[in-house]
Amino acid sequence: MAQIEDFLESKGVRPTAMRLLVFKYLADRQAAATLSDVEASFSKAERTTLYRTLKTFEENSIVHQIDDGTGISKYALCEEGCNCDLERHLHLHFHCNKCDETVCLTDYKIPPLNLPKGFIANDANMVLKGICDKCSQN
Amino acid sequence: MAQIEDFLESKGVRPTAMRLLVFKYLADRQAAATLSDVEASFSKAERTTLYRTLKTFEENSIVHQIDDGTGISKYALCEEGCNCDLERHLHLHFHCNKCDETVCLTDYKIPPLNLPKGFIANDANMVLKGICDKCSQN
DNA sequence: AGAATTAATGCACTTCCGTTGCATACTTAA
DNA sequence: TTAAGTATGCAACGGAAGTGCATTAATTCT
Ligand SMILES: [Mn+2]
Ligand SMILES: [Mn+2]
Ligand SMILES: [Zn+2]
Ligand SMILES: [Zn+2]
Repeated sequence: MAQIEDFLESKGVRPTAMRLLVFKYLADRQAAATLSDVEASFSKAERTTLYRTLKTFEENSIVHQIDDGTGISKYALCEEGCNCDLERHLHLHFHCNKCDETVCLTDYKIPPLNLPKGFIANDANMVLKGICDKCSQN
Repeated sequence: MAQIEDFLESKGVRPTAMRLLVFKYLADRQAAATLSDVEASFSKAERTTLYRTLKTFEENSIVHQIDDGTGISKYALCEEGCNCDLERHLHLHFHCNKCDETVCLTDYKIPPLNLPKGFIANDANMVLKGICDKCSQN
């Protein structure tokens, strides 16, 4: 927990009790979390506080927001040393239609593409949908 | 207009006046349209009717819904002979951060990818973000 | 044609998620 | 210890998607 504290501080985020808990919660998860997920795990805490915690994390490159096409924002910890702004760090996300979980495939980068003349991309989102590893082995 | 009528019928959709107009509206556009866009163009028509028109079109493979990450669903006509269910028909979408328009890059398909063991994809969404051709030439 | 059936439209209302305003509590720095 | 800055709690708002139901229009059947 002291490590988390140091980590948050290194990112310029004050390590409040709530923030430490939310960070730990995200670290202990394999799948990306929605605000509702977080909310459900901390019934004592306020929605808004958790919302702002996630936003703060996002602004300071502690988590990245994931749009998996469900219409609900999800959040997952960034990779170590990740700068979410740089295209080269962009990885795939996989949304399972069975368990409804979304995971980062951090080792699978979005492939570079040639675009039509005049189109200049500086960001990308790629989500694959289907059956995840957990669900496919049953 | 008679052609549109025949086309809708060939897709199993009854060609009502409203549907003909909405189809024409989409056909005359280059960029994908939100429900609000359609609404704004037909101030006399009801939101719900337009909403259901788009849904009907989508269910009958006349349009496809696009999730470009803005959080607002957009719709564009399907390519001729398109079966939206088949992965091979999936194409890229490009969202311009300047003019805020999203266009189909129908000739640019989502590249096939090797996924980690156990992951089985049957659908995909890929959106590139940046400056579109129109906006980059000014 | 006229009645019965089915489909489309209009209107009101709801739900869900994200977001903001503002008062209070807490923390840090002078 | 006082002042300034930051985080939290509570309430309310907003946009977009979606639903229920009555009304109107189009089809089908007799
Ligand atoms: Mn990720
Ligand atoms: Mn498209
Ligand atoms: Zn799964
Ligand atoms: Zn543009």
